[in-house]
Amino acid sequence: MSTYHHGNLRPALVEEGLALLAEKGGDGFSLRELARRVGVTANASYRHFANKEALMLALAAEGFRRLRATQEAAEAAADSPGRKLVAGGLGYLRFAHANPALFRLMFGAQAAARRGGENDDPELTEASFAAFETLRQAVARVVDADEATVSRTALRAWAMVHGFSQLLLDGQLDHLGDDPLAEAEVALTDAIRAAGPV
Amino acid sequence: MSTYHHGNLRPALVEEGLALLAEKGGDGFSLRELARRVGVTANASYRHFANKEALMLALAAEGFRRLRATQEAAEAAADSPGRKLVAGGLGYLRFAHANPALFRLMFGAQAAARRGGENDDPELTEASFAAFETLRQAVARVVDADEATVSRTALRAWAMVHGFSQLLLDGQLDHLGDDPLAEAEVALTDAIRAAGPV
DNA sequence: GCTTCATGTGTAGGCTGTGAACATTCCGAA
DNA sequence: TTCGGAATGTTCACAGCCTACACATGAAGC
Repeated sequence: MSTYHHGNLRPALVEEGLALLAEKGGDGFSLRELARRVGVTANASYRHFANKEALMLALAAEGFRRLRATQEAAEAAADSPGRKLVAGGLGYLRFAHANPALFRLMFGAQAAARRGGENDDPELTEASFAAFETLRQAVARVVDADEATVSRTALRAWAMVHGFSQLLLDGQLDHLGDDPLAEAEVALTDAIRAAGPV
Repeated sequence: MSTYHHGNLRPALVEEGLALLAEKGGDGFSLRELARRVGVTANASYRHFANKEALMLALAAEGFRRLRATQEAAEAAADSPGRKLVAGGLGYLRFAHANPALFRLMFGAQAAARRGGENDDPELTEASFAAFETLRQAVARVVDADEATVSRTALRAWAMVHGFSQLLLDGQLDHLGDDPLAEAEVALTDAIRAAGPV
């Protein structure tokens, strides 16, 4: 066989892993099925990840990187600090809506890792921190106050955005109409506008 | 054997299931281990629940009932509408903090059930609706406006409370100090006071 | 007292994650 | 060019999981 070595297995596992996660959800995600799809033996992944959880952590970290990219792209498309803040929040919301299983994994995995003794996957921690920092800076450009106040405001905004995202993808907003995402978008926009001195 | 029939298996499974969930988390929850603890064969639970997911749904529903009870108890202990609202929110937050795995299950399970074709476990839907209704009424006692405004405000408050709860139990607030729950409590209290015309 | 039905048991199958030994390929040094 | 490790995949093995099916047991009503 010319392709005894896959040659690119680790990134391939991550990429296809994200797809499999989107299809099957967090439960129902199987290492063996992932290996099957990538065209490799089940145990091959153990050369690149210590175990299933380590692979999931890598998926979560990649998720945080993409979330940050989404936020930044959304902000870049807006033309005033106030609008950038709103755009970033909406980007966050839409990312959650478009990647429910990944979003849940991202925020669940970190907690699980922490509880699991190893209190920090550095890659994951850094990626998630960067995502929050993006939001914090967007707030800083709007509120113009001492750093403590900015941080408090950013935290509040984050909780709001995160809360709407979570409720949306948990189906908790379905009763609002037949386009829950749209409903969440206007509710979130109003909330940010009302809260921040925009 | 005098006790071939357990006699009280279903409630026993739910009760011990909540304990097992708290110990092992959502992953790591095993039907077999639960049965072992209750002192019964693994398959006995299939007389009371169609499958593992149905049992988890029952746990989630019970979780919503207890969440609501917690909220109401907290509100009852406060003495003004404004304080009741804050107290209810803090009750929600503390419930999440005290029951992380259950809380995650509650909000994740409903989404999963919906996606899984059966678009509604009525018991679960009703229990979760009741929990929100408690919050909505607390808001109504404070804002004094038309119903649409009340609902919008309640939704916003819910997102805020839920967001802080989720961030807290995902360990995302750990960097704020060595008592994240306390930090979350003051942040949430401030946020509610600042938002609502209390 | 016998029947009937709810409830719990026994057995079995196919899936999962993962450890250990083995095979294959690649890459750098002699 | 050849050779010897180091990476990387494979094979075999095992325990635990969910669950389907047939069976055993006990309680409740005729």
